[in-house]
Amino acid sequence: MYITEQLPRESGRDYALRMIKENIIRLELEPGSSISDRELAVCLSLSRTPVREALLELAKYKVVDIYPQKGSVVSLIDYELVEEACFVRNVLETAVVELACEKITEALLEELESNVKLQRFYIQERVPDKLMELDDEFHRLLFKAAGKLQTYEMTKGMMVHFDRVRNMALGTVKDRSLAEDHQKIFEAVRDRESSKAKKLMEKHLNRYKVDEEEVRRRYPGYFKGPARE
Amino acid sequence: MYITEQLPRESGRDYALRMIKENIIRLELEPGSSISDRELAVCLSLSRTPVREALLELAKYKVVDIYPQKGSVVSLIDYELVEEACFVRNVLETAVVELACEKITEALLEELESNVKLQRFYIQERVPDKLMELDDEFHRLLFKAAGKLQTYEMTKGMMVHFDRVRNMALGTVKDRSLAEDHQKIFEAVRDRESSKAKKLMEKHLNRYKVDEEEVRRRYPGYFKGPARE
DNA sequence: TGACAGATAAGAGCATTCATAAAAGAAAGG
DNA sequence: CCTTTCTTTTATGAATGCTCTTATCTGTCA
Repeated sequence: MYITEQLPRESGRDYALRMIKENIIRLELEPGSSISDRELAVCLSLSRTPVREALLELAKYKVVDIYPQKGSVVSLIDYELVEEACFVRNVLETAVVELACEKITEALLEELESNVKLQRFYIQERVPDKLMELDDEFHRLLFKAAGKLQTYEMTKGMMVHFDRVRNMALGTVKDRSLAEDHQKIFEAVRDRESSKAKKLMEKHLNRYKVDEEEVRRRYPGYFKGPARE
Repeated sequence: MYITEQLPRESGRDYALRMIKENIIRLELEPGSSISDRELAVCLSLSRTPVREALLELAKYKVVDIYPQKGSVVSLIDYELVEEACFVRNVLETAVVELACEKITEALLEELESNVKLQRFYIQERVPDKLMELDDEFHRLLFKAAGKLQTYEMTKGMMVHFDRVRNMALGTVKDRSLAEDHQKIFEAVRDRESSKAKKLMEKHLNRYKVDEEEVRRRYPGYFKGPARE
């Protein structure tokens, strides 16, 4: 299990949540594998309480399944939930990018621009981890610009399903195209062209779609239920 | 504080969450008033642990503010968050009702219809509590029909902000118009007329809007920050 | 040999205790 | 009399221990 140290002002609960989530997304904790609060508490040098609270949180989003008196498992990938996360993201982000065109401030425009620049840098340097982080941050900045940060926070739980599959498809997603999209979206927002920004965002989000069949082939046993007809 | 008894198979945590949420929406726990897990634990005949977990959940949605080692308060009404809840609801529900037109099953159509009929009944009998419940259920059924139940669950936390203000404006909201909207939306979904359903939903959701200024006048001191210019 | 009942084990949920930090109040000094 | 500092109180957060539920295993009886 991949573990980094607890941040200075981070509570045990947040630390546990961050670690468990990250390991699930990175597939260090495999879909279908069982996890217990006791084990995790030892790994993270915490007591069961904060770990349990983190697991409960993840269970709310069906990222882990808790079977009372039997045990808990990292949920198998439910493609219905992956698509639901995708749906929420599409619907909300296209609305948000339009709003951002109206409401964004100069300060946030600058933050967006430097984010896009950094993405170009890390593409040259080939640091995919850093790129993913910047990608998330780009989208978060748009929510912030639209005055909808709470909405962004709310969706994060569901996005685990999406991020996990995205991680499984690494290599098929083209970082360069994503970054170019970001550049164009930034320009549209800067120029306050809301309908253009919306169209660009729709196109952009479609790029994240991964080929379900291919991922299923590569990771058999990680999926819940059969492929649909 | 308004307290009902713990349901048969309900965990202490869920019970605490349900009670605290209900009391916040009903304004039994006033915006700005301080609450401690200890007091609530006594009121609900529970220990601090499940109560604390419920408060943590509410804090995630900024419904309560926890100041470590200082105390917790029921959050003042932040109209930014009320409008954000409204925004999320509008954006998601219009998308969902369109999807529901494509995907709804016969069984769910029947559930929707009997829900609408019950609404008519309770309007005649004048039972506003029951009506609010049926209203929520109507919208939940649409999410279910669209295969987006997880999305509905996700938004519930944010909707507390919205429900609380809606409760403050009781009397200004016209139950009869809402129920008539539901009837029309049901018919559009049944007839698979997605664009009509979407328009009806937009109109319908606008009815929930309450006059901020009026509520501010009626409940001064419950609000965070000044009215915007 | 199969089925049912009782024992045993394991885990979730809750209660209680302990640690820590911040604020309020009391006491002392200027 | 006001200000500053130290103590006490009270809050959240974490840790540990206990209980109750449920699943599984084993033994006995038909």
